[in-house]
Amino acid sequence: MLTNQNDKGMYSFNIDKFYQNYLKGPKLFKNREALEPSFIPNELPHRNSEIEKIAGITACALKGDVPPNLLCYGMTGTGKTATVRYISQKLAQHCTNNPPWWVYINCTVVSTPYRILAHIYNTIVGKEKIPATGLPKDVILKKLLGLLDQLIKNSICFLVLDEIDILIEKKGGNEILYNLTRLNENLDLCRTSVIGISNKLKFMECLDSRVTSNLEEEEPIVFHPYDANQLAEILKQRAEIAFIEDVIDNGVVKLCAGFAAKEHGDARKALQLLRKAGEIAERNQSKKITENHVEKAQKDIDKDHIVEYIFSMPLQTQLTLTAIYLLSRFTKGHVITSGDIYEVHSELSSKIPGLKQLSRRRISDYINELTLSGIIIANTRSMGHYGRTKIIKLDIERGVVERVLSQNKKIKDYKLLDYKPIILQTDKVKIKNIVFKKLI
DNA sequence: TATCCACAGGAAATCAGGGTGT
DNA sequence: ACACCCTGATTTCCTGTGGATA
Repeated sequence: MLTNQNDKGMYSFNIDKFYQNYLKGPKLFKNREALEPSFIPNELPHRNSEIEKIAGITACALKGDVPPNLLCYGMTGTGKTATVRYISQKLAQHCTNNPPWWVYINCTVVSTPYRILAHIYNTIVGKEKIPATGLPKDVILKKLLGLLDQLIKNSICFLVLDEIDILIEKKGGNEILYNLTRLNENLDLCRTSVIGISNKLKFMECLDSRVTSNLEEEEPIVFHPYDANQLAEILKQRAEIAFIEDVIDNGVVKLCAGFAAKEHGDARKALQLLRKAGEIAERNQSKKITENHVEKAQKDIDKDHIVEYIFSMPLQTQLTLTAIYLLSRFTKGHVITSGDIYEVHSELSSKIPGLKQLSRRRISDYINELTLSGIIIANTRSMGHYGRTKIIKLDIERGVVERVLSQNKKIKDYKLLDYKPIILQTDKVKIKNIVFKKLI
């Protein structure tokens, strides 16, 4: 065992022994990176028709002509980004002089018009030349145009906008897409081409018509989800690179593929599952990866996601969740409304010195965020004369919430998880709940 | 059937914190 | 020092709403 009993009769983890055993244990991985989403293999199975289409559209870059702007659609893990990166590698191999430039922009990370322009500029010069804020947008655009003409003379610059759908939800999204798709009109020596990658099929509907026509110069390329057999083949190919020979039990790959196929054929998920299973096996000193490890990995991944997500939430969001936690803990069997959450949140934030009390409107946004991330369930319900509100429930184990929240220093220091809100000590919530019980 | 509650959630405004060039 | 820029978080203001109740 890796635990020692100390004088208080409690078990403590022996880290030295753990590391020693770990080092002595069997080695399973040969090249862990092969299971990372960023890894581009030499062959991309089951994406032939997509590769063919994109290769056809971008081929003119080899002769110095400008490829039309292009859109790729498909659910997460259908190989959109991998295919585009694959094409970029191949294109570079076949380009003898003036190979094209590629600038990748992940719109979830770089999500404002200013930052996109700055990111493109900084990527091309290879330095942080443009600060994160400060300059007017049109100045950056002019600088960028100058740079492109100066540095990428007589060549093509591909601008790959990954998760492009994020942009249109933000203000200025249409404007920046319009600018990017029409850069060529203001360039003399360099030519640019935009490749948009989107998870949402419907995102074009929300775009300005001027942008739509610029982006749909070519028929969009749709990436269909992989089926279980295709996923299994992909996994097999990667497993050969990633693991030492014969460490995977029969059935492991199939099981991973099966799990991922249920989730709209997400290859990223399948790879993540296989990697996690390998890690679990290695940690358990197992010589082989078994189906049991995959089952365990599947459970772990779901939990990890949530735990990590809650852990990384800003304090105010965590406080909103704390309010929901306290309400569900102290009002067993009763309904929780957004009004209750607001009140408890206000009480909690007054406990932490220097923290501002937020408005109802803001709490309403936080509740929506928590709902979207699957931590809580919220149902809008009309109570007639008792108004209309959202009825909220935790959608994950209360114990998990408690464990993660207790890791926050402020929540821990001010003992918020054990705090019984004043509103619960009055009859306010109780009375409301009696009324609600009648109605539901 | 009109009323009215307790919100939902959109749009615009504001603020603080990062920066710029002159 | 000053006017100005960009961003992200939040507030303010506002209109809309389902359905039990008077």
